[in-house]
Amino acid sequence: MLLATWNVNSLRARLPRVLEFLETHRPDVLCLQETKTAPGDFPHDELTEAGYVAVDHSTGRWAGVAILAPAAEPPRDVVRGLPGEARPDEARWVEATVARTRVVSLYVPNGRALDSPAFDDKLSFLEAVATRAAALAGPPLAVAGDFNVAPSDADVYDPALFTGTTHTSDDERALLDAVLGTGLVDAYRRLDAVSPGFTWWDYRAGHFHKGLGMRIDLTLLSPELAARCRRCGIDRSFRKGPRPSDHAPLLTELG
DNA sequence: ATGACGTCTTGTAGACGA
Repeated sequence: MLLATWNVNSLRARLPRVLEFLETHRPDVLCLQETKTAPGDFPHDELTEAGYVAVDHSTGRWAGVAILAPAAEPPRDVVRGLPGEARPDEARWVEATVARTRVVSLYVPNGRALDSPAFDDKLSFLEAVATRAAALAGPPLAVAGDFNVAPSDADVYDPALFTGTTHTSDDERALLDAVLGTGLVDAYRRLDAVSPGFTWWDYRAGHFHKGLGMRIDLTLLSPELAARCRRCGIDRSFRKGPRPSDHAPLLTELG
């Protein structure tokens, strides 16, 4: 099984690249974040033409998540929204079952600044993720998406620059550790303890081409899936070319 | 460098992203 996750920063703007991605990799699952689609405005027809079925959680201008799978093995038993999340209107969590694996596509709030009310929402969202992950433990589970947390200093191009900002704080990392404490495994780090594995680069000042990024998009696997994980990597070609997202897709292969 | 870039909007400037 090939499972991919990608923050596309507007599905409308990125649809040509998403179709290109589906054609190139033919994933068995594609988790999308920041679709920014309004309810009823999700491009189901275009994805159907590409051979995929999507289940989406969409509220309009911001956020928005979805899970795509081939029509032959479509997503089933959809759950929209994360129990206990502070802002249920923001469409940051969707679950579905694909081929006996429970799949989550999530988009953790950015948090803006450590002293912002949005940061409290971010922490409570991560807390709710840990609670839900514990409830889902048992069957094969893959929790994939934009966590908006760099798990360690090795996941940031210059940790000193991020002192006092979001994405690297002790509070965020402690809650991400709580999610991992439910038994989930960070697929990328399990296979590669050294490489940065950046998935996001600022659009500005040529950061991508200078290698100045962060690893904030993760695929977390339940233990039996982690044991089957053969490869996990970033396709940087989708951060290049016409109208790229500021995130690159993360691909995880399960044997 | 307090910006840079990209996307969105009962839009054309401001909010948001990370």
